[in-house]
Amino acid sequence: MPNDRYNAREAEPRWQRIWDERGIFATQNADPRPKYYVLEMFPYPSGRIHMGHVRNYTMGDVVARAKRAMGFAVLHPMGWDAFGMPAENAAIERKVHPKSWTYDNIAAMKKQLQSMGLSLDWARELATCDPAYYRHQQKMFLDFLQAGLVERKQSKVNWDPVDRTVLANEQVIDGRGWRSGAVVEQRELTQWFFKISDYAEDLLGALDTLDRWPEKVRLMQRNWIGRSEGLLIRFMLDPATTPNRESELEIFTTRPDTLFGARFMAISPDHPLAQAAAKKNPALAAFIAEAKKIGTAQAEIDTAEKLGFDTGIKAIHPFDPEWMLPVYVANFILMEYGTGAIFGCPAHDQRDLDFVNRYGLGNTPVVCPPDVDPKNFVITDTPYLGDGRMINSRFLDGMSIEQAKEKVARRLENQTRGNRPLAQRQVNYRLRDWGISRQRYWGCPIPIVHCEACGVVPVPEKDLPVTLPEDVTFDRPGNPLDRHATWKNVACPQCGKPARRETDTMDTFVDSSWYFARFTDPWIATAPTDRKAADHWLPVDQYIGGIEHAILHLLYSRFFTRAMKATGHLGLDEPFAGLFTQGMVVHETYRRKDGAFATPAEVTIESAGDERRAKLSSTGETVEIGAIEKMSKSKRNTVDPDDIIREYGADTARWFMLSDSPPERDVIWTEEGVQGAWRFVQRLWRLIGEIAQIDAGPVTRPAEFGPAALKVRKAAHGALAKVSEDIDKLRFNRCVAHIYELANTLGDAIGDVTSPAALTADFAFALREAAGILVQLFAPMMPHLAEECWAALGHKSLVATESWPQLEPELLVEDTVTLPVQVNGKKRAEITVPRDSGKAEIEAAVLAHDAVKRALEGKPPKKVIIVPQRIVNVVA
RNA sequence: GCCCCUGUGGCGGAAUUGGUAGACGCGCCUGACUCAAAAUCAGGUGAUGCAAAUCGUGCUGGUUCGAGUCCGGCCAGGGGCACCA
Repeated sequence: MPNDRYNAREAEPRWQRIWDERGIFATQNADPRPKYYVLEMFPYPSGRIHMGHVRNYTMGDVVARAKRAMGFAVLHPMGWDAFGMPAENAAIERKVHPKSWTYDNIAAMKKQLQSMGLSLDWARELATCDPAYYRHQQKMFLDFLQAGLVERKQSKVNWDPVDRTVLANEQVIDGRGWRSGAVVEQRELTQWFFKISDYAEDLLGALDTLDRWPEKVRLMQRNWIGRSEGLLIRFMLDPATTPNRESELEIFTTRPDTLFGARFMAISPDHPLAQAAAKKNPALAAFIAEAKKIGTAQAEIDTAEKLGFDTGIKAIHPFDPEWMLPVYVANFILMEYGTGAIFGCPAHDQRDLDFVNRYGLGNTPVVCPPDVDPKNFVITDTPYLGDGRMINSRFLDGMSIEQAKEKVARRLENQTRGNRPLAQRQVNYRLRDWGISRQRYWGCPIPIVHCEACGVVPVPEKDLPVTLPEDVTFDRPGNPLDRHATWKNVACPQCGKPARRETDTMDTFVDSSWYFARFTDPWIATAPTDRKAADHWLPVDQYIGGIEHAILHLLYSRFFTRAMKATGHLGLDEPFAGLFTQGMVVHETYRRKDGAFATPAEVTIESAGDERRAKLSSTGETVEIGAIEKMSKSKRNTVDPDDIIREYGADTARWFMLSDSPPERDVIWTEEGVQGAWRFVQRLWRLIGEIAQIDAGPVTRPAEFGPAALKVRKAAHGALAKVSEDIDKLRFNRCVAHIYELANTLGDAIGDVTSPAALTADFAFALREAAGILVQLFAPMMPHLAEECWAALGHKSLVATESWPQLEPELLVEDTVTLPVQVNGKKRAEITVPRDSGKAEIEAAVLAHDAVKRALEGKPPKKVIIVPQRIVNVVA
């Protein structure tokens, strides 16, 4: 062999060029084969890819390449989630235009992705900041508006004071903006909302159908939607105590069974009744003002005490006209949930208990735990939340909680006041509508004009897209669109009088809520989707991305797909049939004596025995090996994919990403691991080279295979069966292990060939066949090396376009089986018997075995359990 | 606080889903090749023990002929939600 080292740096670009020239990864919409749509979450063009991208896109590429070989028409596209704040921040800091910054980054990252050898159909590439993309988004906004799925309303919103924009609830994490980290404030603003809550029930229910989603993600969405069943109850008010003769107060409860444990009513500071009462009570007004100050930042909420203010208003218990309950304004009642009012049952709710203990209102337990004497049952600091029997509850006494709930509901439903029942059943959701207005420049303009005379006017379809003006400046804080006179001031599309454009842009999560649909036909200019193409390709068969999108992106996309269906742009509800959430790439951290972090590239690792030590390569200074953490700039524990690809090649990086750790778990990036992967690349190259050199005359399939040949063939087909299954289930770490095993077996087999005489024709055939299978098995993971090996084996075709090897299942069946033999559950021996031996034969063989006899000490066995082809257990 | 997940060698992890615990890789040890190192090749590597053997999947009870796997109770780590009535 001319060169005994595989030169990835030379080979990888060469094969990438060949794939590209032959256009083998371009997908035709008219392809008659069964379709398979594999998609990885598209990246934000930050400028450089990171190891997380490498892992994500490698997994997707393995699936794409394997499915292609298995006979599917595979759609595997890539695009750019290109709107967003970093572009504006760059504009402010570096005086570059967001557009040129974004497109420069796209060019750089595209080059990096291409160096990974991904089998992508680049002809379908799209960027969400392209008017050719977002014009359709504007069209859908107008369609949704018409369909009643968009609403403009004044609302309390999360305001990020650093990014100077509104954030959705989903984007507020621990009271801070998900990007800026700034403590979020509450403001009242008029905003555009997508009515995702209209679909709450459907989004929740359909989770049960997503059987190829991780249970964890489904659970997180379930919790996020937060369904609770309860009762809306109208409490009559004592008119003498109310400010404006209000007659009733409606509350929502999930525990109507505890109605006889009620001690107080509480309403939100924003509740109309509180507002009305405050007008006549300055002390109450002051309390409300104070309460509104708190209750925005999470940290404050956690520490804020449960405060209330007695309004003096009295509510009448629905089952007892003599029973008066004081109505408090309380700082922990949210106007946004339920009716903004509750009744407090302190014995069975922690918050209510804290409240009564503070104000001395006492409590009455109404649910008694089993095995507790109701006479001795008292509540002090801890409420009782468990199951039990009703007590102190008049006609409910003795019932279970469920019976009591039903009884209360029935009774109140059948009582009316003013022609309306006193109660009705209601389901409430935690899920709020999706506020999409952002006071930023670099986003999709909302196609609306505000006119003094006509009000809110949609931009006519013929005037779409509303494009972003490019002549903007970022020298002042705030939204440049807001001060762009020629863009902002337009004639009203309806009356022609001077009007102004909506200057808010859409949340970038809107952009990513339908890109998967656009990929099915990114060329159509007249509509967001070509229904034929979309109906053909969707749903995405396998979607792969990070768990951090478990709620945000995945819930929005599920909503958007339904909204697109309602407006005729799609024909299905669920966009992603299969979802896989991959783990993070993590790395050790290195801390210098002065406390500063050192990067992995600056550090040399030395190991002596079990000890590992790190020092700076430059000065030899010892650095402390710290915790293994997610790769991040602040911890400086990042490894640049470019460096790895330059030094070892893309295949090595890809192989390492798939090895060892299960794909859903975090993978620890180590230098040793990468070198191990690199050594395996070289080993495969040598192994295939050696087999390629074997010259045993014309390669024809022999009629019979000898034992040596059979062993090789069994190993190859065994690996084929296992790898096929594990790719299907995305268990790439197991694929890697099976490929190692096959390579080990082939290496041993070649080692056995000590003389030309040992190289029989059947063995040579088997070796070549196995080598071909081996190459095809690792081709999805290390595609460049595979092409090089495939060519070395004498093939003229590309392995990337080859069909998956045909499995010969009869090779997986062994003639004999080795059964472990246990005596009383402890392994004592092994016996090898013909595969189809009867139980009697096996029992006889087992009892004749010396080790078994010894263990039985001459006594007859009580019982012999034989599990065919598994195990034998002798019970003494 | 509520909900969920995970605990297996020095390390990452396998284990046909109740049937030989530790596949495969990393690391380490021994040897060959080499003046030497790297690479490569051969062998070893859960613990204790010279050995036979015994113990061993966070701890602890249980079910079972048989438990890493199932059930109960603890402990530890991680994640999600969090004034949601």
